[in-house]
Amino acid sequence: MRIGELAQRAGTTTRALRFYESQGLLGARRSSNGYREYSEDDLRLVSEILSLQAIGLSLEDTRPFVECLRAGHPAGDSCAPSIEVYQRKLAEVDALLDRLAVVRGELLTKLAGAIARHPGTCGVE
Amino acid sequence: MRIGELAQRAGTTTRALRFYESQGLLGARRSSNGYREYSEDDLRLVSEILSLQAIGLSLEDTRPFVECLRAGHPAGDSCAPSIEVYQRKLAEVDALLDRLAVVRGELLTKLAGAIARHPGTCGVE
DNA sequence: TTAAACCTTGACCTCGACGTCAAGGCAACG
DNA sequence: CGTTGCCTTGACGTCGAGGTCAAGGTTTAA
Repeated sequence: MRIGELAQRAGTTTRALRFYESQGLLGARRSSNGYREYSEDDLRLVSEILSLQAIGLSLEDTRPFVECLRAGHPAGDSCAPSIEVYQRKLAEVDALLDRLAVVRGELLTKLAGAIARHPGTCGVE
Repeated sequence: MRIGELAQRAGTTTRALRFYESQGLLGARRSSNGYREYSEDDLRLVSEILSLQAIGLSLEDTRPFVECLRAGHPAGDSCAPSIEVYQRKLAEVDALLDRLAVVRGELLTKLAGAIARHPGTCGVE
């Protein structure tokens, strides 16, 4: 399939696919007229990238998964480097959750204090 | 005081202070040689900006607080627009917390599955 | 006198993941 | 033959909050 169809089926844009290629994440055969030609495997690879991005991984973080798939493994996370990315990302998410809980508490405190000093602006409205 | 001292006392940089000025958040008298001259009130204002940024508000979100202080109110959050920013930000934090909890769950699931299929990479190491 | 340590404006750089536009080639349909 | 709809590469724009020069003026201490 060509780049437009791959983009549509994967749920992304042609620009993103060309960008992935420029980053070495996606390779493409070229047909005689110079058009990029993709396989079903490429669709799976792009889907993997997108679903990893959806859970907060940066493009760079998806690289181990892509290389794992390219190496012939059945899943992108069948390799140790991918698992390490999971672990690092999980730690990052935990840290962020902690920080956000603190921030939320401070926001609540400030909001309560401000409302107390400025009656008349209550609730959402 | 001049910009260097204000930056040091507030715990930021001169570049940041000039940037705030370019955004209309901070005004400065000029002494005869063209140097910016700041008051203790300015220090309080900058401190307010920094502490609001520390709890996740964008610079633009600090504007109502700055304007509230400039209008002569005792605190930056003594005005309704500031309170609305608190409320909006709180909602954003809540949404993010929810999303992160989901993401965390997906990461855990994927990690567990990957480790099950690829024994030998357990724990942090 | 001259160097150090301030200050000024202006302008380009950073990061991530593309968006958007330009200029042009190729294929198929009417 | 023309137009529509693909495709190509290349290059600049976006966003937030400043960082990092460059080139020069001012003040103070040695």
